[in-house]
Amino acid sequence: MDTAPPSALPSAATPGKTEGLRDRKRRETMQRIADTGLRLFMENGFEATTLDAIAAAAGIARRTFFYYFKSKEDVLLAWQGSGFVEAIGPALRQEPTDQSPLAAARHCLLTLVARFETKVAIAADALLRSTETLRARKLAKMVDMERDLAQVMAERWPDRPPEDVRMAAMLAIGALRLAQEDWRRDHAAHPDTARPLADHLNATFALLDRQVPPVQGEERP
Amino acid sequence: MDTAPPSALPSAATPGKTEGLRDRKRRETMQRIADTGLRLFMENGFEATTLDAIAAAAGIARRTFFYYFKSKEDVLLAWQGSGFVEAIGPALRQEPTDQSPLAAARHCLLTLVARFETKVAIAADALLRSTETLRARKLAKMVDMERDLAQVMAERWPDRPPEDVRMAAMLAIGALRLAQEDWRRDHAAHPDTARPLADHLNATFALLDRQVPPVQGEERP
DNA sequence: TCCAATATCGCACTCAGTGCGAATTTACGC
DNA sequence: GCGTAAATTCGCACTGAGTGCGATATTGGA
Repeated sequence: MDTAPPSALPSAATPGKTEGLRDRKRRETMQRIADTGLRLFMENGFEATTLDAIAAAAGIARRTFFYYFKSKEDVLLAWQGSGFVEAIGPALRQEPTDQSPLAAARHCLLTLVARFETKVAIAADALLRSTETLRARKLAKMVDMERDLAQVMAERWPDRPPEDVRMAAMLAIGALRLAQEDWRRDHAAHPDTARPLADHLNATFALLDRQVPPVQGEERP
Repeated sequence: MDTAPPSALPSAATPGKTEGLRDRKRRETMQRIADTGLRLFMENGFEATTLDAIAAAAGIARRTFFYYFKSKEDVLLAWQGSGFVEAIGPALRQEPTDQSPLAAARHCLLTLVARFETKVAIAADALLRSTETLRARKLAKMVDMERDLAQVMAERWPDRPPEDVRMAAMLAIGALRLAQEDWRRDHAAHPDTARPLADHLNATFALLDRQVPPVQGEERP
């Protein structure tokens, strides 16, 4: 039914090897659980959907569910932007280093955001707001993204002091979060004429620039 | 045993009235639960401490616990900086408005941080890092602070565009979060010679200024 | 003093998540 | 092919958090 695949299987990935039957089945099962879970969540809500319902609908035993996911929440979390979290590191590695880390982050976030603004991601995001702990865990994921971002930045801009790149990562993810809030509000107020997330992200970064204009060889894209 | 009181009772506060016996007992009971909970958490860890243990040690029935707290997590969350979250709004209202919102936030955070760097707050904070959901919910609380901050800023600097003050609030709380990370790392590495949180907060704001120098009538304190 | 609101409590229940271990399936070297 | 080790699936029983319901006690105020 759905397109974008969740990630992160229990055991470590085997990079070079060709994927055997075992791995394929595992991936398929995990995907099936994730699909089923999201579908049931959308139909009945997150809390009203029991683990047993997911397991039954996915054709596995209750106990097997926990072999693939640590918790019910993790099923939904796996749809967090449908791979956005995992894509951001690699995306930043593609960026040229003749721009500032913040400008690079801005550019690659704009690209990613456009790629991941799908129906499924939007539905999952709405569900992510239905519970206190889910809202909280989404924030935790953004902090994870911030850490990854800072990590990659530190690798690619080794000349810049680490505190600077960490600050840049914080600014970038903070801007992303504010932009997402605006975007959601926009959609709630004008469901038809709402602008894409990328627009809001641009506006938020522009705001950041204004409040805090670029320095030292930073350019605006 | 402890000093700082958790807050937020079930029913709304009665501002002008003198506090009757009923209210006092309620506050006492809630405080006793919070104290007992924190003590047991510190002794045995968060997950190893059951609700029944807290209820028994606090001298109440298991069912009564849920009359005061929504969940076990909330007992610990109530110690979040021991009132820091609630103090930030009022503190910002005291700040003069001839400085920029960000500068004001910086100043009042510096003050608060010094006031709330207590043994209890530190212990509670360590416990808040022992579980994924607790970590996440702490972040959620910081976002709540960000919202409150933006709210008060909007009231007190009505001339500034709301997006600007929200961005300023994001920057301030983001800086607070990074500073707290540094401070914790500092304590982990040099338990004896570690610098106070206020120092790290100063450093982080300085970094923010550098990455993003102040504009438009902003001054450094 | 009586009434209504608040507070305390017990009971039974649902559901998430875990520990243990058995049964099954797959990968892989021989 | 064959056998072994590892990975996967599953059932069962258990703990513990949180809820719904309703009964009882306590308190504030008319």
